[in-house]
Amino acid sequence: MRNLPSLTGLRVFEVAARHASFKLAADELCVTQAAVSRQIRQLEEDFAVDLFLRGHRKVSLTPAGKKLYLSTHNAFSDIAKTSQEIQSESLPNYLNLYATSSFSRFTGKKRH
Amino acid sequence: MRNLPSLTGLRVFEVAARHASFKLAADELCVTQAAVSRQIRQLEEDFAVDLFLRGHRKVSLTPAGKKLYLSTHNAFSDIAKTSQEIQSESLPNYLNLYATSSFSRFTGKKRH
DNA sequence: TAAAAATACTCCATAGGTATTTTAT
DNA sequence: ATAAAATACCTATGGAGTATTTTTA
Repeated sequence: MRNLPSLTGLRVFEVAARHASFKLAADELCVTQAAVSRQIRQLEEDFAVDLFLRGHRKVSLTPAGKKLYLSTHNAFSDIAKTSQEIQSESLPNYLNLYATSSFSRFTGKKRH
Repeated sequence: MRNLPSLTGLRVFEVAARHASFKLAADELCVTQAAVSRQIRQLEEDFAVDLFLRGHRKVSLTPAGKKLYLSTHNAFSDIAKTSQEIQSESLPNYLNLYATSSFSRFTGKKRH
């Protein structure tokens, strides 16, 4: 659990792997292609393992890269989903309280 | 998938939630208690949701916090496991190649 | 030869440290 | 009264931009 690699790097990796392109990943992440290239190279150095095979006009995943992609894709998807839920629950909870309270009708008071 | 919250924050959160203590989390992460406190407050502001209930000498998770803990704990555990595997595979692979290559014995050449 | 990726800088935002105050029992 | 969390202020590291070079089909 400790000694996790750079989470920023993993995030960039996941996007690059999904697009099979550093350029497209850069577009999605709203950063430059250079930033993506550096993040991934750094990751490869930290792991001491190649994650991509560099080809003409596209990159492809090595076996290690494929493995890491499955893992990071699921992990980040799950975190994104949970984050969404947490954020969207906070408003409904408030509205529930408001809707079920007879006090508000009774007094005519409105919250904000 | 986009609009992920701060991954650094989530990492700090997972450790703090596991220990139910910002101080112990700081120790595990080799940072100060102040750093942990700020990361978590930032997350709570980003989500606009409380994640911890602050008590005397310990903190505890809110329902949203519990939900986020399950998600982040699993996500980071999986990433850590996969990272370990990728790294540990690279050495055996290399040694296999080296060991099974008669060429190396033949010529006496050693890779770096 | 043309596109995508790698590299060499420079800069800045954000993560972290120190010192101190606040909180809760 | 005391231990943990919050806050204020400052520093520094690493992530990002621009410009350029290298790679490969």
